[in-house]
Amino acid sequence: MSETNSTFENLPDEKRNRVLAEATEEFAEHGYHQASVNRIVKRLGIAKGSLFKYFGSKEGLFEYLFGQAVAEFKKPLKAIRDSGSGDFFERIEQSFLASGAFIDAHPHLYSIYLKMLFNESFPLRDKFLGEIRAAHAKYLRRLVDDGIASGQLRSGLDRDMTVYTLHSTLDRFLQSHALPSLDMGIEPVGRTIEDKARAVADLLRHGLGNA
Amino acid sequence: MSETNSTFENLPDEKRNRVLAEATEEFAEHGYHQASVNRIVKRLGIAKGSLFKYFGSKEGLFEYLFGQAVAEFKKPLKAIRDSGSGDFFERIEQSFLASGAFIDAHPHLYSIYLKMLFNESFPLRDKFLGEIRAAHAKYLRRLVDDGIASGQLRSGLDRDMTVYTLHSTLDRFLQSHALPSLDMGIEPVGRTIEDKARAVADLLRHGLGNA
Amino acid sequence: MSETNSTFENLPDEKRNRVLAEATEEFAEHGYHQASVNRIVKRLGIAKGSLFKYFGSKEGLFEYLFGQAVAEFKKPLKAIRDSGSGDFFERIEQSFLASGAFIDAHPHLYSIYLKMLFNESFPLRDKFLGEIRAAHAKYLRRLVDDGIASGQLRSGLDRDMTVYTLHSTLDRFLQSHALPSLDMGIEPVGRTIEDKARAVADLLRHGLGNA
Amino acid sequence: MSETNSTFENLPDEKRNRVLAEATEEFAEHGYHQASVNRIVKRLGIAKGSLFKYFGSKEGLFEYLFGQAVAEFKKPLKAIRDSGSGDFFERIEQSFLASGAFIDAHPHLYSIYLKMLFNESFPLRDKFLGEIRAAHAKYLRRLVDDGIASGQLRSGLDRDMTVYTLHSTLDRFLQSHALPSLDMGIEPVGRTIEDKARAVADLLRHGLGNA
DNA sequence: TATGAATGAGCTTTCATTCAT
DNA sequence: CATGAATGAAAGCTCATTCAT
Repeated sequence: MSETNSTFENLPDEKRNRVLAEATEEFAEHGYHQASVNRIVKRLGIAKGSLFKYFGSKEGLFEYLFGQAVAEFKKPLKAIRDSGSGDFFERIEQSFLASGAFIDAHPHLYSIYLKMLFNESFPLRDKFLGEIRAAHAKYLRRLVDDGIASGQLRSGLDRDMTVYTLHSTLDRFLQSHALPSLDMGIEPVGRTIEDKARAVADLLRHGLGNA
Repeated sequence: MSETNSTFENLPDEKRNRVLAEATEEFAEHGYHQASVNRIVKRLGIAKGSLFKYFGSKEGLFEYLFGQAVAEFKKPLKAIRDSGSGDFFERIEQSFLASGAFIDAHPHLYSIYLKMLFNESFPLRDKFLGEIRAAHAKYLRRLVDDGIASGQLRSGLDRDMTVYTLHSTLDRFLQSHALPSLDMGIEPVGRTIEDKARAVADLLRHGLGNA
Repeated sequence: MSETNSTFENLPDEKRNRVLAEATEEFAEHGYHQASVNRIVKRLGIAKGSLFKYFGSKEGLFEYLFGQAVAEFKKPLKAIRDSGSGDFFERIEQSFLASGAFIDAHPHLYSIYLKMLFNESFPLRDKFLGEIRAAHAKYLRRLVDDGIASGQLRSGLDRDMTVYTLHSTLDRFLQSHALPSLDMGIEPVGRTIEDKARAVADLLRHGLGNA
Repeated sequence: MSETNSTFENLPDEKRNRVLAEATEEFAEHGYHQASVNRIVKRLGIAKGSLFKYFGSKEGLFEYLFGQAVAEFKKPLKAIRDSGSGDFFERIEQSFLASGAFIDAHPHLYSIYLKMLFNESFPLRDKFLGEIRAAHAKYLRRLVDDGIASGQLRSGLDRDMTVYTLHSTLDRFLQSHALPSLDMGIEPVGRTIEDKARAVADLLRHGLGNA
């Protein structure tokens, strides 16, 4: 099913990783269209033709690279899903921390993801975003179901709206974790990711209202 | 500070507005780099040289155009700030609805804003986003102060974190309002903006927890 | 109907002609695919972008250029069709001489035509060749009709086969006129085009047989 | 003179033939420059380096391949030359049919020959075409000599011009046999090769004129 | 001997910008 | 002022050829 590119996949691990790393950085810095294959090969010190041998086209390179990334994106979720904690809000907090750790480990991938979110011209955008969203939805839905069943969530909550609310809230907190400079004037200074995770969990648990 | 361009500003209103409107649409559709000056002048039916006379460069055009837009962005906030309602969460809900209405009225501006958020290569990005954030921060800070003073917000809330939480939450709900297709698998179908506004306000008021 | 390229058509005559002449020579020397836009602009001393402004693409340039040429191709035919001579074979001889003169006047165009004949990958090949063939067929058909009506052609001749025979014979003699070096060992040395025209007319009139 | 390549010549017959057959097809489809060594080795399933080991270069491959072909081209002539018929025009008709049969048996070789005729950039074009022409000239010259000696050809015919006429006429009829689609509007539909052979022989015997 | 990864000059095309008219 | 022809660097991509394994 996968049109694996044997030339590239037969490369020594080290080189293969360098190629993907440099290309990922280029896409992260410039987005898809503004990324330059010329710059990538210059960074790598390889011939232009080689990259096209490996991936066929700039688009092929991006698809390969981000396709691998999507699989990575899903991993943090699984880790939490299988964790034992029974408390709904604790699991949310753990999810948030795990995602934050993933972003810190793969900042370029997350940067590409964010550019893709609002830039419609990325190749295979719908497919990739759809996959990621579907994984998140499935994961959160299970959490919500558990939370409702165990009575930890308020009665009367609409299941769909709750999944949506959870996703939106977590997602935006992660955005600001990845690009703190964005929150000029808003991002509270000197807070660790743990502070933020607690704030999110707190908001979701109690809201901001007084009783 | 701004090198006001007398040539452009002396144009008839109608033409001036058409120029800005078409350029805005082009930037909204394609982002900054992928936007094409060629296409803009073709849409407008004017000479390419004219656009460069008016704005000096592509970057100059964007700065002028988005500079105007930033002023627009701030308007919905003011409308609410001066509204009479005394209930904190009601004012939040109103803010959300007002912002939603603004987005519906100026979809191209909001689209540029979203692209700019995660694309570091927009010219004057830091300045523009900073201005917008500062306005939001100032506005939300006053709301929070009022809410704390009137005892409508939980005691013990950290002021900075609360502003941050409010902003993040509202912001992400507005993102999904502007690009609903993004929420594949997550966005609940058939909900109106009013439903979402209520969901946001509700989340912020009570949280999701049971007591 | 014609997508006339105003930029190019507004150029000074001299420049327009030089552009077409150099491009024609390039296509004549190298065929379509092997022709190089780089070489053309270098020969012309103009910027690469200019040629693309004028014609949109390499293919656009070729279509424009050869489209003009096809109109030229048809002219020699008309001159003869309207000539007064009543003798069928004399008119054939005149046709041959007129076509030969055209080839001598536009050797590059004829060279392109010949390359196109046997190289299926020229753009718009079918359209162009179809036009030329149709013009020839119409012209020869009228000659044959006249020749049959006036009794100058053998009775019992099949009209279609006769048109085909005439066309093939004239065509091949013209090929060898354009590329005499091809006829190594066959092309008789020291013969003028008039000699050949007479030979063709003679063959068609009497054949080679003895009574 | 020829740097016979022992590596290739020592290959098993089957493989050698496949290599030549696929390469011939590629050159026939695309001409010399547009033919792709990449495609050839992909079709063959062999390594690219092997082809270069065998033939040194793309040009070397073509020379080897078409050099073999030239020998083939000459065969049909010999078959007729040694045939017994005494009638000149009958022998011409037989020659035409034999050549037609050869073309049908080796369409790719003839296709290369036709592309080469008008495309000056084929390697060794002059040598190859010269050889073929010389063989034809020699063959036709003998036919013409016999025809004159036996009184079957009109007295007063110029020997050189007659050879030239014969060659041109036969050649063009064969061209249209190989690429009938070229004769749009001219090629008579529904005629067999035998019809055409008769038409050629007829033209040459009697001409088209009335007495 | 066979392999196929690596090469890099060359290709067509785009585009913001300039400037003579 | 408005015009739009001219510019040329840079883009994505191809391909015959080489050479270490």
